[in-house]
Amino acid sequence: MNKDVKDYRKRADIIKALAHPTRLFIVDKLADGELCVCKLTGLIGSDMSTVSKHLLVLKNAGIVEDDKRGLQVFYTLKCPCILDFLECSEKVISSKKNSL
Amino acid sequence: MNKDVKDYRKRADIIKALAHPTRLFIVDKLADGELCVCKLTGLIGSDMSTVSKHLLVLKNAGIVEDDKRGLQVFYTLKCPCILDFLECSEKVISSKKNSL
DNA sequence: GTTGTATTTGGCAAAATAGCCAAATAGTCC
DNA sequence: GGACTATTTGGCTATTTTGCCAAATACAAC
Repeated sequence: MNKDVKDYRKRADIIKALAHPTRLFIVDKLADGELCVCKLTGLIGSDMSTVSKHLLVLKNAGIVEDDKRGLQVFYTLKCPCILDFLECSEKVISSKKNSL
Repeated sequence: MNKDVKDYRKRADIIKALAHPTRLFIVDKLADGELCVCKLTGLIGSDMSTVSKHLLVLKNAGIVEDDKRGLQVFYTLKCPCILDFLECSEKVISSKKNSL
């Protein structure tokens, strides 16, 4: 575990960025195309500052990109392969149900 | 965000279980086949109690299964699709490098 | 039964995360 | 310039997570 601890840490940082219900929701919504912060805030229902911080986490992880146009900031998904994460987590959930 | 908040929470729980360098390392090692706790502890280099707790997190998430044989407990990967997570995170990392 | 090995559990202190509010920033319009 | 809107940042507290140690458990061998 010594040679590439850094690699595991980098990967963990990305996965950590996804490890939150609100951020998964954001990724899900962005799958259909870009959205501005105010639109996402409306969908999520918590404080805009909270949403903005979640978006920053995703941006720092390299998962989303931002594009300021006028007063609004639009966010887009940078790596669509992220969506496979959700697909796999569904499999884990259903295999869990079956083993009960 | 109201109808299926629970779904997002469930998914987040699974992803959260993966969001740690040590646990990613464990998953990576288990990809080649089952391993006992003592073997993993040797590879990781931290306290066995710590490794055991990491394994519990993965088990509760439905990602690994345990099988006690004699004194040892062997852990196996339950959903190999988990490995795609790592592949995708590599893509995010490299796309991040390119955008700097 | 006792001894020894593999693993889990409990407890605790340190560190990281989350979410709210208020204040700051950036851009538009008049 | 001032007023207004969209977003970010700072700060604070509450909650969660981590990792170590010591103690408990489970099983094997004698």
